[in-house]
This record gives sequence, C-alpha cells and structure tokens, in this order.
Amino acid sequence: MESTAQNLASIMHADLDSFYASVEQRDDPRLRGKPVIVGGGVVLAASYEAKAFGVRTAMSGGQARAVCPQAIVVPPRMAAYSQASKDVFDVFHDTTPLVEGISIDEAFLDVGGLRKISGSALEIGEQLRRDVAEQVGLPITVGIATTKFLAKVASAFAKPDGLLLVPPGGELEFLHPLNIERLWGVGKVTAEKLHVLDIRTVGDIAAYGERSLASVLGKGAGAHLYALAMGRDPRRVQPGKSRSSIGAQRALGRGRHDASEVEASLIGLVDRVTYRMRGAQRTGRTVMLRLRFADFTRVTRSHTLDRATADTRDILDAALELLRDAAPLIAEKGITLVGVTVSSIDKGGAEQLELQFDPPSVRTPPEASALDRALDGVHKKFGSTSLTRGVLLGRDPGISVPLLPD
DNA sequence: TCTGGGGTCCTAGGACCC
DNA sequence: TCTGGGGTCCTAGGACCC
Repeated sequence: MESTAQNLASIMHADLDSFYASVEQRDDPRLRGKPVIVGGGVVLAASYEAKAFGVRTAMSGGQARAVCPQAIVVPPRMAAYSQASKDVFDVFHDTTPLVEGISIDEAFLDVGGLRKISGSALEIGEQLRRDVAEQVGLPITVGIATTKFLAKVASAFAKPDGLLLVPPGGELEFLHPLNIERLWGVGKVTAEKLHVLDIRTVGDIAAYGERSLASVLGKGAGAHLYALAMGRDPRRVQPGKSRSSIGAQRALGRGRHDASEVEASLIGLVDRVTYRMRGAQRTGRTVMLRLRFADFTRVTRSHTLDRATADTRDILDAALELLRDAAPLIAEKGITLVGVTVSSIDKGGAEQLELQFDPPSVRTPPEASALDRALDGVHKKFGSTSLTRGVLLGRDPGISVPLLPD
C-alpha cells in the first residue's frame, strides 16, 4: 500500500451547536429544554427547541415571535460568548496544535499524525466532544473527512450534538445525493441559477461538467464548485491564519439622520475599530466606509493610506473624508446604516502603536469645527456621561477633543 | 417579516509602470 | 490613423458565510 496516511480521514471540523443559545442555556438552567432566542430585533441564535418551531437565524424578531410565541427571548451577552469560545479553543489546542479558527464557534483541526498518541480520528473526535462537554459545558458537533469541505459538510449533517466520519473512498457516495445548497459558496443567487438548469444535487453538478458550469457561473466559481462536487479540496488546515480586516457597523434605524448624528456614530465606530486593532497588535492601510440606505441598497467607499496605522486620528480623518464625499448620496436616499472597516491589516506595527499613547492634544476651533458638530450629536444622544472637563474621551486618548467652542 | 453585526473571497475596470 | 503586453495596486461591488 502506497501512502495510506494520505488517504486517512484526518481533517476535523468542530462546530458548536446554536452557540449563543447554548451558552444561555448553560448559564441559566431555567432556559434548558425551552425554545430560546438570542437577540431582539433580529434573531442572532436560536436553540434547537426554537428551531423546531421554524425559528431561523437572521429572522426578524417579529417573525420569530409569530412562529414561536412561547420562545424566551434573551439579549446577547457577547462577553460571555467570547469567553466560552476561548475556553473551547483551549480544548482544541489541547487536542492538536493544528487548529484553524474560522469563526467564534467553529474551527478546523488536523489530527493526522496523532494516531499513535491519541488513537484514530474517530476516537479523537469522540474525546473532543466529551472534553468540550465536561470542561466547557457545551454541545459540539464534529465532522471528519479527508478534506476540509467534506469535514464541514459532515458536521452540518451530524448536527446537533453528533459526530460523522466520511470514510475515505466513500466521499462521492456521501456527497452526490446532497442538495447543491450544501456546497460552500452556493447561496441564494447561485442556487437559483442552477435550479433553472434543473441542477439540484451535488451529483448533478458533477455530471454537468466543469466547462458548462463555468459558462453559467464564470470561470472561477465554475471551477471551484466542480472541484467541490468531485470531492476535491486541496486546502490544508492553516494554524497561523489571522484576520485581514477589522470593522464595525451600526444600524441607525429609519427616519432622518442629520450629518452630525452620522458623524457622531462614525467617530464611535472608528474608536471601537482602532481600539480593537491596537488590542490585536494590528495596523491597516485601507479604510472602507459602508453605507446602507432606506431602500436597502448599499455602497462602499474606500481610501488607502500611505502607511499602515492603528491611529484613531488618521483613520477617523480618512473616514470623515469618505463620508463627506458620500454626503449627496446620503441626502438623496436617507441613510440607515453606517460602518467602517480597516483592511490590508499587517501584524506588528509596534512603532506606530507607540504614537497612540501620546498625551491627549486639545484642539481648538476653528480647526475642530467639523468634529465639534459631530460631537454635538454625541452630546445630544448620550448626554454628558462620556464627557470629562468638556473633553470627549475616547478609549484612545488621541481622539480627545473639546466638545464645543464655548 | 421589513432586515444585526462580524467577516471572507472574487471580479472587474482604471491608473500606472515597465 | 492606429494603438503591444504584462503586472500590480486601488476602488467598488457582489455573493456568501456564521
């Protein structure tokens, strides 16, 4: 036998079940066994009991209450979820050093090479599930296969609180009967295009052929989907992978929002983003402003700086400039969401990070007039709680500015 | 049923350079 | 009047995922 190791199912996809809702049920026994919805305006997560009634993630709160009136709605506790995630990732890292986090509640683990120490992938997977249950108190589902994609499909298939191994050699048998929506990268739009052609299962995609697929979906997407449908996915588990952008956004709600209110929101967002960047020891060069309008259309505007930075002042200046450029659009369409994202993120940047902790510089009018107007909006909205000696203190001392010229 | 907040990856055109 | 070829960077938008 040549290289059996290569053919072993050694990639594991570990995915916490209804993560936010499970944390809530763990921390409050009264919620256990009951339909639980996390989130208010929109469903961020639903327990399996709630899902049984048809509650789905991203559903509006009103719709969720309509299908499941007895659901218990709890506000999100992001800090608790972050801590739970960290605890679960500790278990992952105790299992294997080859952990690639994908999101707050899922990761790929490469357990090849652990056979002699920890047993087969199946045994490792079962142990992992026990460890997460005992040490963190949360249910987790594990999929195991020869590729990342198949492992992910397997875990989705095994949910909730299950484990499934796709045996090497049995990949296509497992994959081909599944609906195309199971493929990574097939959402509403792509699924619709394929349904028109009467392509409904993964097997249909494989039979359709790469060339025909490419003519429908474009070369890149066609090749990608065809490879997945054939069970081919060469991607390795990448332990060092880190985020390439950091952003924040805020829904403003319907109704009119004047310029100073939008600017005030933007200042808060930039402060949050740069604070997180510094915490993660990251700097970035491209500042992207994201806007959504009352008609639900969206636009983005971006600007790339000369150098990478995590400086609130620099990024805020760029963001405000982008906002000014978009002012006519905002006036015309009515804004409902504002967001800012910094990308082209580099590691390190220690030299620039030092600059963040310069003593606050107090700006004087008329230099600060645009900010003053924006801060007036902050003041109206939040009162004086965030004001110290007439100066608004962001978490970054660098954005300390006088509230208003007296 | 009116719609949150955090991301990733891909495409495509234009600017610019050699 | 005609007008190469390739590469990189920037910007904007779209699809998708959790």
